[in-house]
Amino acid sequence: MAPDRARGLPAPPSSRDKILDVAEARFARAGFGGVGMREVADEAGLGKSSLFHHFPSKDALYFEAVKRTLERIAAGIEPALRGPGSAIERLRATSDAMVDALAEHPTTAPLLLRSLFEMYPLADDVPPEGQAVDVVLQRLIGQLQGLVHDGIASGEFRDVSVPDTTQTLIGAAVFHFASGEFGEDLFGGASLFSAKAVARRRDELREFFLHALVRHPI
Amino acid sequence: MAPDRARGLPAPPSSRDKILDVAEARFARAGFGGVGMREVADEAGLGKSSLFHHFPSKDALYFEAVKRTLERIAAGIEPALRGPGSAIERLRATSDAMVDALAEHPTTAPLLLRSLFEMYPLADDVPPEGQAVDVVLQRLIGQLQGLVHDGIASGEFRDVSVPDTTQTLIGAAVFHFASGEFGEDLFGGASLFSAKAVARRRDELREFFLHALVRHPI
DNA sequence: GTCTATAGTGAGATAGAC
DNA sequence: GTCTATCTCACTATAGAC
Repeated sequence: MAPDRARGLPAPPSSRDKILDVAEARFARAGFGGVGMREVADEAGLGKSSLFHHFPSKDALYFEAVKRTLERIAAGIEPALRGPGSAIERLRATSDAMVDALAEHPTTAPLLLRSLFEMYPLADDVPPEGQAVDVVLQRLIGQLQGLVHDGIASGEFRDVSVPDTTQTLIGAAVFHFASGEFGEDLFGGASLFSAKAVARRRDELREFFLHALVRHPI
Repeated sequence: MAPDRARGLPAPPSSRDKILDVAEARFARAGFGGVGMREVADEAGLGKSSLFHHFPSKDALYFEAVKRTLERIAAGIEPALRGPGSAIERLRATSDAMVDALAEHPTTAPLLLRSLFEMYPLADDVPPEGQAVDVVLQRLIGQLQGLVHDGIASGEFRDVSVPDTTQTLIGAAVFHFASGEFGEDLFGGASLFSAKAVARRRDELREFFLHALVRHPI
């Protein structure tokens, strides 16, 4: 579309992208009900009405932000999930990819966690944008379950419950990077997103999962 | 106070307790911003103004509900955390106690998860009720870190990062019971809180943790 | 595509009778 | 301790000029 993109020039951020950036950060921190359209507009440097020009409703904005985050995560970890190699090798790569995807932006994990455990900003009807979120989520979870299943079938993993183990892997991976101030306190106030902290988390989580699942750990 | 309590008669639930029950359920599902004082009052069978007679503000109600939940959890798992025996035995007991405490009410885990990762319903000032929540939380987390530390010091556990492992244990334990519809979908629509599902979760999580941490798994 | 102005609704919170 | 009535304010969303 924009010819400048092909020449490697820095793409000027559209208002739409700016709005989504702000919305992603605010919704991640305060949840759907805790964010007003006015504050999003202010931080994006627009009038409140301009916001409704780009997104027809607050619901649409929320789900669009969640969808963008989920697709970034999926792009990061699906290659590892579907990769070649044994289940052990795929588990290794997937754990590392999960950590890297969740550590990319501080807003990613909180927003993912919210989309996993509150799925209903409005109690009644789910708009079409919400269904698109579900599609990406179901695909990811299915592949994660498949990995656990394959490891059991090949005898590489212990004979665990596939859905229980899936829940455990998700909770262990996502919570850490969603834990905000609480997590930082645990690490003496240090950021969870520094290169050093991320590298340590990557190693710790991978070894934790491997020891927990692999039948004959070395 | 009430002399009837000493005779074992069923204690009539006070309006205050009724309000807290309703608030706990609603805040767990929808978060601070997603709940209105009117709906709480309606479901508790009171007028909105009566609610403000019992709790001076929405913030106070929220933190009081969170505090009550946290204290119930602490009462359930602190005996296991502080119990006698080796680190392995304490980890076993603690994992089981965590599952039982989180499975007691469907609202417990979501509300705990929220208190862990959003700690700030209002961005600016933290009311005194919020600090009481922090005290309980810090005590619990400290004991959990202590357990991991003891296991490493005694050589029972691998040489893991204590804060990272603490985060992993919390995430793995709490997320499952907070995952609501998402989790039920994973288990083919079955409730996460049936006796059978809880028993399986207890076994799976305990074995997962033991294999992940114990130096020479059997 | 952005703005000003405003409609219309519901929120949290208070006053004061009973 | 509960109620009715009300205040004030912020919210989502829309209309229409530029």
